[in-house]
Amino acid sequence: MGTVKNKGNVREASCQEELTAMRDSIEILGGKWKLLIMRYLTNRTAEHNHFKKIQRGINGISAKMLAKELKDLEVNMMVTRTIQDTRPVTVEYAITEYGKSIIPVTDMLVQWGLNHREKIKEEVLV
Amino acid sequence: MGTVKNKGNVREASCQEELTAMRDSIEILGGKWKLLIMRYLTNRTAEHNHFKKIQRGINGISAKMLAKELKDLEVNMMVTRTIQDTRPVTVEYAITEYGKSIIPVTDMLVQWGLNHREKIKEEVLV
DNA sequence: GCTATCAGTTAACTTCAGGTAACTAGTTAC
DNA sequence: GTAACTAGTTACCTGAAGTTAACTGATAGC
Repeated sequence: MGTVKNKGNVREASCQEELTAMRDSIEILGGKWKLLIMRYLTNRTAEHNHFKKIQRGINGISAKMLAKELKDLEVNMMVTRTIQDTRPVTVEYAITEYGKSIIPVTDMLVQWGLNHREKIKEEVLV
Repeated sequence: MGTVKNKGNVREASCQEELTAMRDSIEILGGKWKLLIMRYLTNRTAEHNHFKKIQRGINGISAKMLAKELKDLEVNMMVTRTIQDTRPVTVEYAITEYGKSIIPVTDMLVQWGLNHREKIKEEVLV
């Protein structure tokens, strides 16, 4: 630092740190389904987060993808998986306390998406 | 509403709307690079947002991908592309006013990513 | 003339995310 | 015995994402 001529603006190092942090987030939450699953789970109480119910609730997701994405989320401590002693066996997925930390993110993405629809409508009219 | 027995919690219809809105957001901002590019652009002043500089600033992105992603972002009104009358020709990319609406999202993803690193460290120690 | 810059494009290729469909296994109801 | 429910798994396949490297065309410096 100090005498280094910074030709950009802002501190170069911290920018790279920011990008690295975002890469981490994208790696864990990226893809077509993970944020949708997280959002779905935040909107339900645990008793309604059975595998089949989630699959029915998220339009278009296959059993294979749902199983895979839930595993990934479990590994990253975002959701818990609990086998219920019912007949037939049901499995309950629940968002963890830590997983709740992405609620603000999904909130914003929902708002942004809604707003974007409006924006597109305006563009068409103008 | 009213007499309809809602076996989940929360209103079913609005949940689907939320997921649809999130699908829109993910479609426009998803993938490995778009949010990184947006973040990079918000951290710079326009004069420093030349193609080569962006490529050097975002570690690992190829010219092909950068060109493609910038085109996508331009189509969605997130960035502008301005050819500068310099020698050799330079092209300036800038985030639009509308594009700035995702800054809160990238802010959160940066914070979440930083926090996640700390969380992982804790988990290793415990 | 040779080399380097910028801003890409193109081709040829590999990798991976995701889709489809059939299948397992345990249990219940008909 | 067969159909249906649960919660997945497995194999196969496709298309998109992404990589590498060579190339264009305009300009400038040596």
